[in-house]
Amino acid sequence: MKITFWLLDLNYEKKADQPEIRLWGISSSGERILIIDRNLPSYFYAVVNEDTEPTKLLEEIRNGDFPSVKKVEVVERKFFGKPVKAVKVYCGDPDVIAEYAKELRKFEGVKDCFEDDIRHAMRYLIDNNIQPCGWHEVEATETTDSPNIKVDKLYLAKATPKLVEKTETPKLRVLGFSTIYYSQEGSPKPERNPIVIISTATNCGDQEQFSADEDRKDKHVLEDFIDYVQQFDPDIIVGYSVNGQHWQYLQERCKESGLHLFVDRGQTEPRTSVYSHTSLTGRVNLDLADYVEEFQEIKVKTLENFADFLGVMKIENRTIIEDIDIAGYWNDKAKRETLKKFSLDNTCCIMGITEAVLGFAIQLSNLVGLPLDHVGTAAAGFRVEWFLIKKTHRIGELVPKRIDQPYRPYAGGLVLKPIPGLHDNIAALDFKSMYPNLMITYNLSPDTYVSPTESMPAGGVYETPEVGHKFRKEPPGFYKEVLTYLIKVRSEIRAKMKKLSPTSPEYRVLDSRQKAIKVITNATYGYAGWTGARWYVKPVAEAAAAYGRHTIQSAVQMAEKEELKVVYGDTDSIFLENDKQKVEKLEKDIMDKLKLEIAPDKVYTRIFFTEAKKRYAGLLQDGRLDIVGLEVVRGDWAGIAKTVQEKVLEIILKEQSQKKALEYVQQVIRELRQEHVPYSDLIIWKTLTKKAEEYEVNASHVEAAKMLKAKGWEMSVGDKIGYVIVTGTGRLYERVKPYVLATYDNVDLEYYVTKQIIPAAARILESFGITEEQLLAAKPNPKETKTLTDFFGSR
DNA sequence: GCGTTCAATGTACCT
DNA sequence: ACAGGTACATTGAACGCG
Repeated sequence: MKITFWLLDLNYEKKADQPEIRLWGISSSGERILIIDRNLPSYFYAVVNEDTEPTKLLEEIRNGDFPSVKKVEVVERKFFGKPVKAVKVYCGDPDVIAEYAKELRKFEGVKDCFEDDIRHAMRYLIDNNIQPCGWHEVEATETTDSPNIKVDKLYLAKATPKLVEKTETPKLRVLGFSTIYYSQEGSPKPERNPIVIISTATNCGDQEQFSADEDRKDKHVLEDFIDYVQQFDPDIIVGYSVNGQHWQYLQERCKESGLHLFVDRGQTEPRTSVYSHTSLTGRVNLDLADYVEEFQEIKVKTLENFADFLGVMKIENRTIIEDIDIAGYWNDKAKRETLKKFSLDNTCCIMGITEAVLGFAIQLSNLVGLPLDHVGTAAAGFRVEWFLIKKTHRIGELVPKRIDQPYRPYAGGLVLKPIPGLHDNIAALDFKSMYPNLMITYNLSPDTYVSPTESMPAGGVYETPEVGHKFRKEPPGFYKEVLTYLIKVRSEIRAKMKKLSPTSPEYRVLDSRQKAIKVITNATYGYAGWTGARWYVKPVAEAAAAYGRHTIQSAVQMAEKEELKVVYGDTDSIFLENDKQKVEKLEKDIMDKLKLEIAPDKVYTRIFFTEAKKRYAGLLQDGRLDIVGLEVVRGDWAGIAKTVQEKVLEIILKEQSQKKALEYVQQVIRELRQEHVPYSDLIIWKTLTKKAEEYEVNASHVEAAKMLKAKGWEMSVGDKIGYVIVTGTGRLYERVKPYVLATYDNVDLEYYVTKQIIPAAARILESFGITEEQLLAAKPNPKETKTLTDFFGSR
């Protein structure tokens, strides 16, 4: 019979020496199904030396000690665009591929072996053009032989599934969960600390909480949770930091209690798989922590901040319980309910965020070709790479091995010096997807690069300015094809967005989706220059950057010829006088001459630059401030300094009153000294980028991390450390305390005056002749001065 | 011995 | 574990100075 299904997950398995691919899906009638396909591609390539007769090699392989080889054939392939002859070696058993390839590399006449490093499930997807999160049709027979398989129907494929055009997503069952562990002091450790609460919620509206009330052991909590998961039978299980953290914790606790953490559809426990994600057979394990990275605006990437940013659950409307306080809340019967509420709220955050990002994750998975549970954990470079592998397979380009390449830097984008001070009516023009379009226009690609030792191709070459790299004009490289496709998809999404209100949730999702596509599109340039890339070709990236510099320089010259004053520019943008007619003419001229689209990205009623590049603030036409690079948008400045700088910018840009700005700063300083500034506005956050012992110089956040560690809190690379500066003597790093261990009385308020508020304010006001001394000096009688409320009104 | 200078270190940002 | 370009704070050794 013919089955139409949407591919949720897949895995490779070998049952009784029979290798098979298991396709977990949802049928068009809504059944959860498993399709077993025993017909899977299984081969690798041995590329033959130029002076070797490939047929000779065929014989040697046939006569060699390779019992699993089913077939060998000579094929024509390409490697970095150059034709090569290879022997394609088919193996009955996929698991021998790596070993056989290793053997064959030692054979005389074999230059190298390829594609022995492609995982079997990915091989299956690529060769059969099967897409995760996509619909397919398959001829299959139903079987009943399903030990331990939890599906509505089980099928054996009679043929290879075929992709069908159908864009909608089936109704998926989603279960979110979050946990609370009990630890008297320090980070909870599974070998000693129990789980006290597991909160779940589903997209069918059910909420459940399993807790260790009345001295119930966490064994029962886990049992109830496992039963509940199996009963609800979700397609997707979602959590926050579940990969490498919570799943492992639950699993350890299960082991401790003699339980099996069977929450999948195949009676197996969670396993750690590629890109260190946790895999659940037949279900998608989704970790929202992988998606928070897409949101640059979120500085401290907690679940609470993620939900707050998306508007799922505002922080001001809830009680946040810090890790350090959890045990206290649990111990106190009166506060325990608050802890439970906190836990349930976290799960609600998870469900809300899922609603906002799942559609995006599904699209990304489908676009890149990585299964939904891998695509989030895969770094940008790997997402690009899988997308490329799908495309190159179709054009006979062999997938290069990943090899260690020496790092050699090259020149990047050009940044213009800003004209400091205030400017009125400035347009910021952007080249649209500049690097990708340059790569398309000049056919920059790993398979079109012509090295200096090579002869001139028949169709001629593009020669790069400054660096002089050469690229064949014909035929088109695979970057050109890939980038053209990505740009097309993005423009379709943007067209859809135009029909929506910018405040609608759908708009926000589409916006982050198109941003992500943009990131991936732009990442193709970065990918080309990444030493870890399979198709690492430095000249491709270097050429794109050189064309980019050439482009922006030309644009500036053309603008100046139009007598448009350019006040700033960075890589692919120029900021200039917004003379409508002249700007429109310039856009057209640039299009004609440079063959690249440039368009106004933003128009500033007024914009402010310091002497520094990459830092400015502008007043947009709708009255909003657009602040770039300055302390306001940095995560490593105290909230109070950021607030002050933002208000100063607002006063300067909107009212142009230096006096009012000065008075405002002085007023905040007074309020701070009277301890009227909330403690949370004094916390400074910095990332621990390596292990504490590995730092060469003493640093504040490292000291804070060490103090937490001494109290039993595990500190790992990538953690954001929140600290305050406390009173005392000596170096700054000697006056640091983690914010959870300090109190307001310890805080050195003068540090916040002289090293936070004043520098942040002076950054702006020094342009107007106001010095740090002036900001600090002048202590008028409080009775004569305005209060903060006078400046901005009361809420 | 103590303040000043300056390269190095470290982090976060921009496109 | 996508690139290079940039700003800025702090550290700590070198330097200057009786």
